[in-house]
Amino acid sequence: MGSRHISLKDLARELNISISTVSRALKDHPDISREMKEKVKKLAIERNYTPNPLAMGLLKQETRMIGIVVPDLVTHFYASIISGIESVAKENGYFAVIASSNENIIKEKESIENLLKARVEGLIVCMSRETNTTDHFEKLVSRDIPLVMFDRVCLGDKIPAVIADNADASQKIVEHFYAKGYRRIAYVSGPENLSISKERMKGYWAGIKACGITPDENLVENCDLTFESAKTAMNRLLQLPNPPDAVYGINDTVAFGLMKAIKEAGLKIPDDIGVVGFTDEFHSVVVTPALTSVTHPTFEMGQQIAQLFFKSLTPGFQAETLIVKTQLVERESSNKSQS
Amino acid sequence: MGSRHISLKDLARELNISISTVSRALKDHPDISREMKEKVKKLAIERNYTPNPLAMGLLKQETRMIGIVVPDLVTHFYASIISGIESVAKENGYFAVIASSNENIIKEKESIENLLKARVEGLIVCMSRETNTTDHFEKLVSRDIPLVMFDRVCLGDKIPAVIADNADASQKIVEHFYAKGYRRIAYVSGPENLSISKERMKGYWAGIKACGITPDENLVENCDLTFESAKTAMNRLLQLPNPPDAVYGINDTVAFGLMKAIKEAGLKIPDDIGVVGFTDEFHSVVVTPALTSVTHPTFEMGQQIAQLFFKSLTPGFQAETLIVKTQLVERESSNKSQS
DNA sequence: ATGAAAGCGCTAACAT
DNA sequence: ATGTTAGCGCTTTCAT
Repeated sequence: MGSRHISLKDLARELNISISTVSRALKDHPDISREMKEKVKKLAIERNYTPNPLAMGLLKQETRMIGIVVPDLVTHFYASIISGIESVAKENGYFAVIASSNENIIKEKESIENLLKARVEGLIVCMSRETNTTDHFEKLVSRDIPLVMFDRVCLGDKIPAVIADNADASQKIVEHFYAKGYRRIAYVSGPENLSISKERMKGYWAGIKACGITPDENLVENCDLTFESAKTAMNRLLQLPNPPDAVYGINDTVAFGLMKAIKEAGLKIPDDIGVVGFTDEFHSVVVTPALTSVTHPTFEMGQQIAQLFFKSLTPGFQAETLIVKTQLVERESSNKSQS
Repeated sequence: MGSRHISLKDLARELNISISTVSRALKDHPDISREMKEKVKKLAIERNYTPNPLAMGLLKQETRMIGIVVPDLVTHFYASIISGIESVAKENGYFAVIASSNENIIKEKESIENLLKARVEGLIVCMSRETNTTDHFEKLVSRDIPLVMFDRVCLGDKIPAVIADNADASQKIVEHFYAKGYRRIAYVSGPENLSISKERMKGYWAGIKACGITPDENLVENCDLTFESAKTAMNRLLQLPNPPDAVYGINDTVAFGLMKAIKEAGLKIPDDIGVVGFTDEFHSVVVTPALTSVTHPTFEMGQQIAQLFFKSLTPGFQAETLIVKTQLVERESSNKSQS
């Protein structure tokens, strides 16, 4: 099977010199003569020598691997953030090892354990939607394992994090609806244990207040972030004696579910009901009508996450939470014909 | 930084026994007494001992890592296949290390080199759209490095592969269009170096022939698989003196580009022009009209890819190409009102 | 300027 | 039934 890799020993034997000389020559140690260095380097290239990271890792007690745990791999949001993390990791000579929790708390814990067993040097995690306890994160902190969280976060005073300006963005959505002439603005939120749910909810109410709208608890619904549960939530809203004329979904998948339910009820978007999402998945432009949504700069967010991770490795680092600016991209789904 | 991991040495010292006794006790070696085993195991659990994979890897010359190189991470197709690969890899005690080529041949080669440097035990690769040479794959074969390719493949006689029934599916699309009453059926293909382009093209012509349609070279266009280039290709088709009344895009991203161009030209889907895609991305259902497309069982495909990989590790294995059955999912975009 | 030896954590052949 | 030793590939201290 796998071709034998060339080792320092192989090179040393071939040149009839000691292993340490080869090692030093390859890293330009001042003690080694110019000719010797050239001879060794030439052969190393010829034989396609690459240092064995396992040996180095064992010796230096480092693996140069970062473990990433995300709720899923197939959502553009996570995939793009991972790309960003990876790009910075690579620059720093690190590998990203990725595991998916499949939105499941058990698998989240397992993934973390497995990555630790594999000796990653630290973790970057976005909580699953089921995660309603934080002891497994506390344990990481107390074991001094480098950890950065993003998007769905917890324990902000102890764990460095990168999140969106959720409350702000949320408030702006309500204000956008209001400016477009919508008045009964509903919100379909996610599981209450998630920080994004709490923060976006806060922003929603702030927006309602800022617009001088009479708050109506009935206009707030919950779902478990799936397409189907969003449809169900929307159907409940449509049953209301006084149904909404606008609805904001906590993310795009949810917004698509809302749209589906609205269309199935025979209502028109944006004239009967306006819709806005959050995250700006690729399909936002492809759906009809095109979905107004909040854009995360996902790739850059990934880069910031990785940078924060490396920063957290430096001695004396204090946990901090980075807030990333988002932008509301107005499209057709919230563009009511003014009457 | 990273908390010190517990080693066999630590356990041995604490119990005042030798390292080998600890090692043997932990793996239920028959020579070790029952009491000793229990004592050791108890402490191991207490101290949260996990074997150091670097030490094992160094010793056994294995890393239990598989390197995966895909054109991108953000397309659902790849993300889902990766999930499938990962699930089987995990069952076999392997980790998947993922790298993206970003559809770039240079990065593809770099990624392969980096993964090899990291001592992955083998590779699973889907070529970038730019990849028009195969020497870097030949080199892997000649170096005896386990390699499985999928979707966009090459050197089928030497490299095991998993692909869709591209030609068949393609022919069925044409026949589906024909059955629906479309007669001038166009095809927007991808880069000619890709196996999927060649195979789907073959199926297209077979379908044209099977339907008894007079072949028209003008109805075949090329693009580089991006949304934008697909739009451009569609616009060229629309300029034709005798434009198509149906168009099949080599994948869904392309199909979305086609749809965009058609809409911008003020034409109606499916009545003026029918559209069919390939791959069945999530957004197919969310776009309007819903896109008829060919479904790959992506997760299962990933599982098969991983299984083939492990099979390829067994001595005497001969390269084989697995062909995965796909299914045409009929939606609105190709459902012409019969007149 | 170069070599020898120890040690990172582990297993297995070889003692006892 | 348990201990000792060598070695996987590498760096580094200590010789020479």
